[in-house]
Amino acid sequence: MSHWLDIVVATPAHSSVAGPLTYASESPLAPGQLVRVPLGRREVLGVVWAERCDAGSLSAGQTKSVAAVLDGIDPLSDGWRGLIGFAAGYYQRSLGEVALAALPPQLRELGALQLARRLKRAAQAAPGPAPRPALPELSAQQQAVLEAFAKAHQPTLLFGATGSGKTEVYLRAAQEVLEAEPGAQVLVMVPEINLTPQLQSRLHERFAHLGEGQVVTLHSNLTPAQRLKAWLAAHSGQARVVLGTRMAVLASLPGLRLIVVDEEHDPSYKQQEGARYSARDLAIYRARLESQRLGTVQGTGAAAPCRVLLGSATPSLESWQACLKDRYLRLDMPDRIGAAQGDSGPQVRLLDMGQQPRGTLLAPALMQAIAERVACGEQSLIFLNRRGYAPVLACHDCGWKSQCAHCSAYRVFHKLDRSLRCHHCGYTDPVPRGCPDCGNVDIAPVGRGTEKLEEHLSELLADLRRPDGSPVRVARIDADSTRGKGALQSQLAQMHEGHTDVLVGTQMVTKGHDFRNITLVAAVNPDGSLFSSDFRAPERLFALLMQACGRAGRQASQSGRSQMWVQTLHPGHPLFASLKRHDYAGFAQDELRHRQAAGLPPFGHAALLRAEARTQEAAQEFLRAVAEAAVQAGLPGGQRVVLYPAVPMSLQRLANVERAQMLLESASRPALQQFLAAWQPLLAQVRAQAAHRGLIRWAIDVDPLSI
DNA sequence: AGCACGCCGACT
DNA sequence: GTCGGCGTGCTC
Repeated sequence: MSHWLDIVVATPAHSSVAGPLTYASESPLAPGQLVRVPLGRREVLGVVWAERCDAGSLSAGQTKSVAAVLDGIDPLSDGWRGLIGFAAGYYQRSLGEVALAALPPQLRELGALQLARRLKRAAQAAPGPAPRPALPELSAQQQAVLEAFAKAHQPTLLFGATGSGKTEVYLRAAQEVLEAEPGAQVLVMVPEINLTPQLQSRLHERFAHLGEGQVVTLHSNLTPAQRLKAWLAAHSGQARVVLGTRMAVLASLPGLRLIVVDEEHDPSYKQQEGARYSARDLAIYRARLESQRLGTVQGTGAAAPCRVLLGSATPSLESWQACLKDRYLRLDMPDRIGAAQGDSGPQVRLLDMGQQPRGTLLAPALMQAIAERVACGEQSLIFLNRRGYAPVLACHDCGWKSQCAHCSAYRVFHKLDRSLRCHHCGYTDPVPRGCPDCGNVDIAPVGRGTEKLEEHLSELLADLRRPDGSPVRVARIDADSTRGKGALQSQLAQMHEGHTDVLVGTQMVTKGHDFRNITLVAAVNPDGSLFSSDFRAPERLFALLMQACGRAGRQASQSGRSQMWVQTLHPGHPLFASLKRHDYAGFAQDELRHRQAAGLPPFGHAALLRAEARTQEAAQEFLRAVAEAAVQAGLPGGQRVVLYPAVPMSLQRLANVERAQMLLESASRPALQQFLAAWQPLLAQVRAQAAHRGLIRWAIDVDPLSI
């Protein structure tokens, strides 16, 4: 007796086989079972989605048989499949693409035999009973927050200042869940891999008594073998705590009871390629899904068995608005631990660069302040969001600029290796002797980057001495200086041990590193984000500056003396007024008002349709055609969705591909969803027309970060 | 996406 | 004369 099965395999949304494929099997297989199936002339990994009663429209000759069953691995749960199904539908991708992307890549390559061997080895982890570690004492506000969270039935936003002890709250909340139930699991998410080692050691320390291998990390920098091992540990329930980046939200976690999303406002939670999901939003959905499922199984439905805790000092406006509307519960921790009464953090000083000579890199008053810190043995952090020496190289005679041959962007001048590099496509050349157009040897850098800032500071501080009489040390941390393995760690260590006096860096340095001896932080040129066409730029800038602020004076004794300097041409901008008061709530109120007036998120909902082609005309023509097709077809939800004209993307050409996009807006999320789902087949149809041969690919981005 | 088949330029 | 470029088409 043969069984028909719907099986999902890795096929992209725009191919003609976006849905599950039908295979035959001799034995019945449970939904969620991992299998290997023939596809074309290769064999691929698949997930059984459902059993069906017939082969549908397919004749017997068209269906192939399941090649192998990976029965060493338990079937993936209904909850997991529900999550994948939702993510695929919401973000307009195929089931198979999302499902297979959520599985460790090595699972695709390994045969059943190798896998069995791997599983056997994994099973040998011995639980090591250890004494429970002594717990640090909680502050009054930590105590209060934990008590309120214990009773919460909604997603909860922990709004806590830098240094207020959010991490300890996460640890206690996790501990409570883990000790309440032997099979319970906790997922802790962080925005970047860089931040995992610190949190990882704290988690290990705290939960070592649960036994060996119960805390695992899951992120894209693991080797394939490590990733498989961690995934299996999570899936089998052996791992009680999973610490990971956004990909971890799609991991199989059968006992999931708590999801923590640290720095929930961070843009890294939004995947920027393939299935463009927001891990923070999926965390909220997943918790609700798991809760409902448990509610029905246990018949209680009253308690919320899987909880979410979002944490940030500068929440996303989406989460903030959800709190204002009581959809989320907000818990506040405004005070730094150990800070004096009324100490709200570093003093913010705005430097009006309009008062300085044009092209001033660092105002004299700021230089003076940095020099003072060096003289008394304190550290400074100077932040500039642009790596390299200068963003453009130009010829003043003929007007030549270091344009990238493949992108609509300038190549950045890197002085250290005398190269011109495109930061978008990677195209790199040695710096030419003279101007490639007119031969003029006097080609000069325009603008400034971290390399130049480092050089400039080293020169200006060269004569200065530290308290012990040794010369000043200026260091730089950015994507270039940390290329080698472990380079970031060793550079951070230099800073921690006090070998570095002045640290220059990109936003890399503003994230999470707990430097103890910094009393001055400066933002050199943050103005670009004030009047950006990207509606989220002010929100990002405010978060960045607040975060940078949090790097100064973490040691309570210095907190009162620490300063944050901001060089700007717009000292009167309301964003800076809020920053001076350390007033996120005030900033959010201003910004939400703007968003509401403009119908932008979180008040309106947006999606982008992007098209890539050899020529800009072809890309835009496709967008125009599909918009017209949508109007002609009268798609559901269409009346409530506004389609804007196709425009070139802000980076119009990338690696010789022309890009265009079209914005879709709606006040109603369901209407937008309905519209997109119905649009999908039309897109494929239009794509197939001969007139659109020049199109390379298209993709939908739901809830895009920037438009 | 892979991985075929298929039709035109520079190499043994 | 073949090796190989990537354009078009299919995968239960």
